[in-house]
Amino acid sequence: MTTKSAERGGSTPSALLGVLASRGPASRAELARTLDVSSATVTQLTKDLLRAGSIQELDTVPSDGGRPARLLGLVHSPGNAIGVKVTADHVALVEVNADLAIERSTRLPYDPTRADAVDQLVRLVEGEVAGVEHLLGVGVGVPGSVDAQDSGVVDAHTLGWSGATLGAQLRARLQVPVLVDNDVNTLAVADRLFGVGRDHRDYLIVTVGRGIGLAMIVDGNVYRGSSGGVGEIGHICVVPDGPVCSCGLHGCLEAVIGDQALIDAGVAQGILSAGSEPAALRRAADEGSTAAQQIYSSAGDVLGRTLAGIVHLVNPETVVILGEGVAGWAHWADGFADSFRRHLIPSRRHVGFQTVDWDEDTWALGAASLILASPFDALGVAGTQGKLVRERLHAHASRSSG
Amino acid sequence: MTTKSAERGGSTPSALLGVLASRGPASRAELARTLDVSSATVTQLTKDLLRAGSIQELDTVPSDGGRPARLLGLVHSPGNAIGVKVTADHVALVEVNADLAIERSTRLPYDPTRADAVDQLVRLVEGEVAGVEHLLGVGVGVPGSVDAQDSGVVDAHTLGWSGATLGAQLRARLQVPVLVDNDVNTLAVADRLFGVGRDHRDYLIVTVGRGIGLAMIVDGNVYRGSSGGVGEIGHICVVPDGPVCSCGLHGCLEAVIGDQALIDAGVAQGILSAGSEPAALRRAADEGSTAAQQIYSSAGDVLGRTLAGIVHLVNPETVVILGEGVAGWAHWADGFADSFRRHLIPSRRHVGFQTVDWDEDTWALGAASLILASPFDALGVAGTQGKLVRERLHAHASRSSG
DNA sequence: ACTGCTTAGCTCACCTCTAAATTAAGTCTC
DNA sequence: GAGACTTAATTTAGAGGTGAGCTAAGCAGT
Repeated sequence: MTTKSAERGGSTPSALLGVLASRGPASRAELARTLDVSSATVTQLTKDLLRAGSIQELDTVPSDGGRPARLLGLVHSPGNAIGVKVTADHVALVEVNADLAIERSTRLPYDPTRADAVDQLVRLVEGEVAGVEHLLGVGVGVPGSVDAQDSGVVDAHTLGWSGATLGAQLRARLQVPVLVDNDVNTLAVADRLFGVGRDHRDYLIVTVGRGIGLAMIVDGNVYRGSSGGVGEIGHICVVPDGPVCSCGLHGCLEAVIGDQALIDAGVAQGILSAGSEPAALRRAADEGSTAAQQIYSSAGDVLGRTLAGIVHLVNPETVVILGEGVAGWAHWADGFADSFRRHLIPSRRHVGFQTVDWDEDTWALGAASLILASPFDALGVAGTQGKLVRERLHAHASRSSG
Repeated sequence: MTTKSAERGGSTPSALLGVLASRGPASRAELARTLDVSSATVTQLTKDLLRAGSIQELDTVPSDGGRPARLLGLVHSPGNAIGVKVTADHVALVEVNADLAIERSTRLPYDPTRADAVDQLVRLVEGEVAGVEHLLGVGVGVPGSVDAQDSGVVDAHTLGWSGATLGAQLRARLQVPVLVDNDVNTLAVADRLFGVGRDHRDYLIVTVGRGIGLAMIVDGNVYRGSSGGVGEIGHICVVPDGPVCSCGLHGCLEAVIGDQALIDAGVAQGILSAGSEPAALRRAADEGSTAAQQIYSSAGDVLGRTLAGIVHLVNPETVVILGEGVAGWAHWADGFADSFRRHLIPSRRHVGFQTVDWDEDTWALGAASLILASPFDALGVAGTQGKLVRERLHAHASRSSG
C-alpha cells in the first residue's frame, strides 16, 4: 500500500554537488534536467551553495539560439573515496577521486577463512585509510549477500562468512562512513553512474568469471530484493542432474560455466594440466586449440540460453557483461550470440548485449562508487552512512581554505 | 540519475478514500500507518473530507491502553468498477463495488481474430457499462504486453493483436476512464490490494493454465520492465531442443507444462482422446490414473525447478500460484514441492509458495482492481486515466444527495 | 484519588519543491 | 536593425508534506 521511503531527507543539494564532482561543470539548466527537478529549485540551491562558497560561476557557454548558460563548478574537490573488494584469496583496494579516477591501487593477500578474518580486513583497510585527506568514505564489495549497505552484515558462502558484522567493525575503527554491498551490485552502481547505465533505467549487469553473478537495475536503481539476495544466478539449475556444485546442488550454472568448470573440462580433454589458471585455457584457445574453443563456445551457448530466459522474465533494455571472464569473451562470443538470439521470442530479439573492458581494479572501483553514488541516493538505500557521506561532501566542498 | 516520477499529483487524499472504500472504516491513526504518512497529514486531509461531506465520524473503538480511536467511514459508496478479461475465445466481465465484491458477472463468446475485433469488444463492454450508476472506470486484462495502463496499446500473440489501440477506442466510446494491462499484472494488482500481497512488498505471482505467466512485485509495486514485458516465463527454454512451442521456439516452459502440453501427453499415453479439455486430464488423475498423475507430477517437477531458478534471480519473499491450473494443483503438488525445494540453495529454502482459490471470475476481478487501485497509484503508473478515476472517486464520495 | 503509561488526534512552524509568470541574453530572418 | 524566436535564470505564491510539542482520553498499579 505504501511506496514512499520513510526518510529521504532532502538529498537534492548533495546530488547537485555530486553531479558537478563526477561529471564536471554544468549549467543550472543542465543540472535541472539531470536531476529531474525544476529550474526554480536549482536556482535556489545554487544560490545557497554559491553563498557557502562551495561552487563558483565559471565561463559562459556560447548560445545556440537562446540565452547562454553560465557554467557552475566546484571550488574544491569534495574529496576521495576508498574502494575495497574482498575475495577468497586477496583484497583489492583503490583510492579514487570524485570522478572515479584511480589515485592509488593496492592488492594484498588475504585469508577470509581465519577466525579473525574480519579483524584482519579492518587492519588492512586501516592502513590504506591512514593519511588520506578529505576522505568521503569507504565502500566494500563482497561476493555474497549483504543485509543493507549501511549496516553491512555479510553472508558469503565463498568466504565462509555467515552474519559477519563487517560494516559495524570497519565503521568503529576507521571513524569514516562505510558502505557494504554485494560485489555485483557495486559494479551496477558504478556502471549506472559512470558507464553504460547512464542511458538506461532498466537493464541487467552480468558477470562471468570465478562465479556467475547478476545485478538488476529497476527504474534506475539497483534492486536488492526482499533480503539483498537478487542475482544469485550462479545456482540456477541449467542441467538437471548435472555436475555437483560447491553449493551442494547439481547442474548449477556456475558448476557448468564457471572458471573451475571450464578448467575441469580442459583437463578432462587433456589440453590442460590439473590446477591450471583460467588464463591457460584462454591461451590454448587463442593458439587455435579447437577443444578449448569448443569449451568456450558451449559455455557461451549455455549462458545465452539462460540469459534469454532471464530477458523473458525481467524485460531489460539491454544486458551488460562484465567480470574477469570477459578477457576470453572473443571465444565465448560465437556460442553466446547465436544461442541468446535463438532462445528469444521474436518480440525480444532487439534486446542487445555488450561487454565492457575489464581490469583487475574494476571490482574495487565498483566498491568505491558506493560512496560516490551516495549523493544520488534518493531512495535512502545507503541509510545513515549515506547521510554521513553527504554531510562530508558538503563540509569538504565548503571548506574555507583551499 | 533520476528517480522521482514526474507527476505524482497528490494522490494522498484519494488514497485515504480508497482505503476506507476497500477496507471499511478506520481510525486516523490507522490511516496514517496504512498510507505511511504522518498523523498530521491525516488530520488535515480528514478535516477537508469531513467538511466536504465525503466521510463521517462513526463509533469510538474501545481503548487498549491509550486514547480510544474514532472511526471514520465513507458517507456514500464511491461507486463501482467494471473488469474485462479478454481471452482467445471469450470475454469475461464483472461489475464490482469498491471492495471488489461482485455485483454482476457475464461471459460472452468472442473472436479476437476478426478484423473488427476491437470494435466488437468495445460494443460488448458498452452493453455492460450502460446503466451503471457511479461508475469509476473500466479495467481490462489481456494476455499480452501493454505499453502503459493509460494508453492501452496491446501486443498479444495469442489474440493475434499487434499494436491494437484498445485503450483509446474504449475510452472514446465509453466516456469513462479505461485502464489496460497484462492479465497477470492485473492479478498482481488485485492480490496486492485484497490478497496475500497485503503483507508483502517483494514477491511473485505465477499463473498456470493455458499459458504460464508471472508478475513481479518490486517494493510494493507491480514491475513492468522496460516495455511492459515482465513475466513472459512461458517462453523460457526448459528443455533444450524440446517440443516446438506456439511462439516457434523449442522447449518453452509453456510447450512443456501448459494445458495443451499436458493434454497432448495424455493423448500420447492413450488416457485422453484428442481435443480433450484440461478438466478431462484432471478427472483421470482424480480417479486414480497413475499415467495422468505422472503427467502432473513431472509438470510440477519442471515448474519447481524453473521457479527455484527465478527465486535465485529475484529473491522474493514468497510465491503465489494462481490460474485455472490450480484446480488440479493437488496433482501438481508433490512433484512441485519436492523439486522446488531440491533446486534451491540452502539460504533460500525458507521461501514458501501458496496457491489461492481460483474461480472463473478471478481474471475479470483482477482487471477491475486496476480501477480500484488507482487511488494508491503514487508512482503515477495509471497516468491520466488514473487521475480521472481519482477525480470521480472524490466527486462520487462528496455527492450532496445520497 | 493519584501517578504513570499508552495511544489518538490537533496545531503550528517550517521544509522542499513546483508551476507559472517574468526577466535576461543571446541567435536568426528579412 | 527590428522583430521573432529560443533557451537560461529568477521571482513568487503555494501545494504538500513533516516533526515536535501539545492536549485528550483511556488503562493499570498504588
